[in-house]
Amino acid sequence: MDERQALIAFGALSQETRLRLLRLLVVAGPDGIAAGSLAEQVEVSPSNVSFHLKELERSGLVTARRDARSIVYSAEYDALSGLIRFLMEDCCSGRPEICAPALAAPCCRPGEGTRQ
Amino acid sequence: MDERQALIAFGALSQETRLRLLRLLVVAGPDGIAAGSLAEQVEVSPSNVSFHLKELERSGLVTARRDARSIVYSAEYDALSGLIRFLMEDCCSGRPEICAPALAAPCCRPGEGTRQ
DNA sequence: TCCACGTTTCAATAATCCTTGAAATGTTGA
DNA sequence: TCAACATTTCAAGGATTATTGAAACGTGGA
Repeated sequence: MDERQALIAFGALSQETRLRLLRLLVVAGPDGIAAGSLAEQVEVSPSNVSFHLKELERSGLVTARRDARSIVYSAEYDALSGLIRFLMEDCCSGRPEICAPALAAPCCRPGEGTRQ
Repeated sequence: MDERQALIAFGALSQETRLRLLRLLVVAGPDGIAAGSLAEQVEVSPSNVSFHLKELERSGLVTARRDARSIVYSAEYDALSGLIRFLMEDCCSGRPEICAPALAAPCCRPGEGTRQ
C-alpha cells in the first residue's frame, strides 16, 4: 500500500455509511453481500449505497463481482491489512511504542491469530 | 477510541499535508515541533498549517502547548495506537487473517517492540 | 421478445472541506 | 509601553464530496 492509496483509503473510512458497509463486508467474508442487501442493512437508498461502494472500491478495500442480477461486494482483506501496516510502519516510523499497545487487540494476541 | 473519534481521525489522515505533518511529529517525539517550523518543513503557509493542525488536534492525534512565543505540537502516541487498534478489532471484527499480516511490520516483530 | 428486477449513472443541489490573504491575538524584549 | 514576532482567526472563494430522484443499463425468466 503506497501513500497515495492510503490517503484514498483513509478518506473512504472517514464516512459513517462507508465504515458500516465495510464492517458488514468484513464479517461476511469472501462470500460477500449483494448491493441491495447492503442498502437494506444500512438503511440508505440503493443509489447512495452504490455511490459509497464505488468509493470503497476505488480505495481498494472492497471488490465487486456480478452474480446473476446482483452485484456482490466483498472486503479485500489484503488491502485492509496493508492499510494497518501502513499506519504501523510508514506512519509511526520507528516508534515501536505506538504500535506495541495495538498488539493487545484480541485478534492479534499470540496464538490466537491465523498463522500467516 | 470510539467510532465517532475514529471517523474524525480517518478524515484527518486523508489529507496529504496533514499526513506529512503527523509524520514529522511522530519522528520528533515528545519534544514536538513549533507551528512555524512545521510550516517551513511542509512548505505551506502558516495560516494553512494552522488550519490543518487544528484538524489534527480535533482528531486527538496531536496536542498543542505554548512555549514562549511558539506553539509546539506533538503527536499523541496513545491516540495513534488507539486508531490502529480500532482498525484491528472494531473494524476487522474477529478476522485474524486481516491483522496477522500487519504484524510483519518491522516495529511489531516480537523482540523489537517496546515492552508495554 | 418482453417485462421485471437489481443496480448504476446522471444531473442538480446541498454540504463540507481547502486555500488565501488580511486582520486580530498573545508574547517577549527593549 | 511599544514594536516585532509567532501564530491563529476570519471571511471569501474555489474545490471536492454527499444526497436525491429519475432515467438508463444489464440480466434472467415468462
